[in-house]
Amino acid sequence: MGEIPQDIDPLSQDFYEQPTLELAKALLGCLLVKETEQGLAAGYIVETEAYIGPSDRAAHSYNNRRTARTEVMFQLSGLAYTYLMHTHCLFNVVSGGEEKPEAVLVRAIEPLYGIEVMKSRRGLDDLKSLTNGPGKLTKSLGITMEDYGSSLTLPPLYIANGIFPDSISVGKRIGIDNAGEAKDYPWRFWITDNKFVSRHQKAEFVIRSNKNPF
DNA sequence: AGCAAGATTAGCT
DNA sequence: GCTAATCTTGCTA
Repeated sequence: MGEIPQDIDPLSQDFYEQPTLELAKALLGCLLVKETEQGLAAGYIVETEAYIGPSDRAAHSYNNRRTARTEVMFQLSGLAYTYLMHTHCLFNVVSGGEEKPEAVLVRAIEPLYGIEVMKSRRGLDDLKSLTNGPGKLTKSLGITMEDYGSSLTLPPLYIANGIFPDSISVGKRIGIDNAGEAKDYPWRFWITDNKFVSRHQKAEFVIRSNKNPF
């Protein structure tokens, strides 16, 4: 198992200033890291979804709905938006800039560091099902509502450079059937063929890496 | 104060 | 594939 490097550099603020759909793709392959007393746990982001209020019916910030829960979506890009779904905590990256309530949901990661801690938090030994869903990865990494509003440019919760995906698949977002016309927007992104993706779905289209050898 | 809905998950058929 | 679990949020009264 890979040793944890001494320092993993958080990406800086300007990374989060790109348009939300670009950020959702740029996050793929990046390392999501959480440091706690139990140690460092991290994994590559392999699946994301964009939520672009106020016009996106699937977004919590639809119609500029501004409540205690959505408040952070109206703040600076690069903050953490965590919220509870049934019994689970889900993690988003705030984007769009101030007064533009947009965010990217992280739906799955590929475990890299701190795998024993993750297994222990999940009470599970199977690597494949450890972090292949938005509620699973937060539990594995120890992301909770205490992380609401914290900046991702600093520990304990941050994002760093990782790998560059060869291919990105694009499809409809998951679990938003009541969102009217927004349910069909192609705003879900995943690393093609990655086995830690939360659900299999036919891609509407595929984006190949610009590092094409030919 | 009451209530319906929810960006999910685990377990069972 | 289907359903229960479980509880907070936000809306209505």
